[in-house]
Amino acid sequence: MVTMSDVAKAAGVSRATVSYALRGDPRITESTAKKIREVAASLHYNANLSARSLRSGRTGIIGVAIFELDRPYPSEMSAAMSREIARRGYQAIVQQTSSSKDNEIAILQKVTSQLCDGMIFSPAQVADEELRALSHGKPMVLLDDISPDPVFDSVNTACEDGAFTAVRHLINIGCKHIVAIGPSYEMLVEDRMATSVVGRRLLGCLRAFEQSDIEVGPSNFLHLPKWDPEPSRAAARAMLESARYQGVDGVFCFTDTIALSFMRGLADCGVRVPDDIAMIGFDGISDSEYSVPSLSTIRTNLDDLAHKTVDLLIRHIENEGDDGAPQRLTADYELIMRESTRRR
Amino acid sequence: MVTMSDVAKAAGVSRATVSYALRGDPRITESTAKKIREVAASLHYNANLSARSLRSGRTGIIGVAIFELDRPYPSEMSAAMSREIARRGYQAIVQQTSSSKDNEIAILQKVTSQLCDGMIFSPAQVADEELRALSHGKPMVLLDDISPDPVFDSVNTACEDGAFTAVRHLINIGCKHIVAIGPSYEMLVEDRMATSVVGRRLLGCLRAFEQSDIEVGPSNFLHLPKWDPEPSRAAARAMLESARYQGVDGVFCFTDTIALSFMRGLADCGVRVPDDIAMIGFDGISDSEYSVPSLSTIRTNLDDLAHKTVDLLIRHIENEGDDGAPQRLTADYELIMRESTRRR
DNA sequence: TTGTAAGCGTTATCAT
DNA sequence: ATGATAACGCTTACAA
Repeated sequence: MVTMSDVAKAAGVSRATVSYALRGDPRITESTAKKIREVAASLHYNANLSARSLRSGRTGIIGVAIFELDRPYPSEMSAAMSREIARRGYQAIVQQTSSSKDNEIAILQKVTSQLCDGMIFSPAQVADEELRALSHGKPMVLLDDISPDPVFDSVNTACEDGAFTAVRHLINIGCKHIVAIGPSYEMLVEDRMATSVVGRRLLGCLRAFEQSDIEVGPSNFLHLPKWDPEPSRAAARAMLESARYQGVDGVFCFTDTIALSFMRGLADCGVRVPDDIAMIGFDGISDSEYSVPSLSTIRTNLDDLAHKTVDLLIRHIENEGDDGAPQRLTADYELIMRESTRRR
Repeated sequence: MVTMSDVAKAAGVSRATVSYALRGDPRITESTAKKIREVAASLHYNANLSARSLRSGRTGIIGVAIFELDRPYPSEMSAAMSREIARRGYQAIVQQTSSSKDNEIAILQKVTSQLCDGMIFSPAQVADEELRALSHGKPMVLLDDISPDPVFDSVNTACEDGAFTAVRHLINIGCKHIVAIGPSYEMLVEDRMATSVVGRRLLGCLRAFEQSDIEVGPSNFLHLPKWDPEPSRAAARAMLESARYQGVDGVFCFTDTIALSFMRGLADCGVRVPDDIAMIGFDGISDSEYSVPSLSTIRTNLDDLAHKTVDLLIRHIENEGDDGAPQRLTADYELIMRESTRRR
């Protein structure tokens, strides 16, 4: 391994001078700096990150911790974050939490908070206050954080407005009996709404129903305990066979992944989309464009989400001194109308 | 920040004792060790990774560098790797190279080789010999490495056998005019085959054609310069409109992502799958199960791939002394028959 | 069985 | 404008 001392020796200067020169400190004359850079390059010198981090506390790395890497939405989101982080001159590392609390804690404690100048985190299990302790004082921006009095800045998807737009679109194309797939009716009844992503999407649905004077009941919601493809596919058959949901002609799935597999479930039963039942999803994953029929959806603009998130975080990293109340931003979204809601 | 000294002071021992105790060195009596662990826990002590890494060269982190995080196959693969790495008691970090050479180099130089005990890398642009220099002597296992004389261990997907199986399956169900979507006919003619993943899949196709005495020509291949959804969808229309490909009744796409969007392209033109054209893909991504029609495919067993890769790597990490010629393993695969190749 | 002390390669604070 | 020289927090011979 070639260290800073080697470079210093080869260039005939001290280690300190090398350190300054390589990081562009104006104290060093351009001529010596240039020479040092050349020597460093010719020796293939690379700064040791551990040493730098130990001494300065900075690494130039931003961590992204995400629940699942193998679902389209989180993976497209991580990719967008990685690109934006790289664009801003940092290195991105991505970690999978698997939505397990132990894992979230381990990741934060053992690597993210230690190796990263800041982190982007989508908390599933760990509460805000706990996060503060785990963050080791490092800046953090949360995604879709729902805690009532936030500790960190956060960037959210447009849950309520997006859901409102989705349901209104179904109403606009003439749907009379609309079902939201994902949430539970109990949640609505118990009024635990504002405190979660699901709840906020539910709120949006309600607003759309109300606006059109549609009375709401259990037959407007189908609860999905786990938002995975297989249960979603099964849910389609279950819905068609259940008396409660007879006459459904419009479905709003709380994620595109649910929607695509639900649509597959409808196909299993010979139900045509959109002719028999119109469908719309949420997220705007790439697959939604290529399904047959293609899926209408509320697309979260991931570039905008990444831009806002990374910008907020880097602002914290670079002006350590700021603060004030935690900010809450919302990512842009758009309604994308495709075949699954196309009516003659 | 609470350091080892704080723990030592609180427990009334020296820093060294704390260090030994916390890492389970048998020299320390169980009673003192227990006490130290308790004190450490109560102070929320966490070892500083930079310091540990600087001193010992070990971090307990394994890096996974992958071309694109937002395509189903690589993201499902990274997820499988992450799970397996965690199962083996290491922490996984994932980085996106975006298939750019600069990026691959930056990632290896600036973080992976520095912070990780070892790395799993899927080289797109950087040659094996270059990698050796960038690896800083850290162990590395490559994925689908195709270099003729390998420097590192590698684990490959079953390109040739998988492609052979796919094409044979199409032949078995009665396809007469089969097209492979992805590779170029020129590659075959120029015999640059064994040197790439594409080439090895092509080899498998050829073997299947030969076995059934099918004569092979340009009309059996449709070149796709970029394996992305949009060009694949467009390729379907182009194929149908081209004189060269009249009468095609079976299509083998070199990836599932190509297959799903190609299938969408066929739907755009009113062509039915499998009735008019049968289709099979390669990879076995989750989406392939939920498309309409569901997609037959050669599924790479990602758990097996991850198991073999991580095992090889950890073996290197933990017995620094081994070596011998680089090993080359192949991940298990299976033919999955679904609707897209179902004939009455 | 435990403590002492010398680094690991940087960065930052002084002097010069 | 540059050079000595302490840290940073941990690991690990070696000494006690």
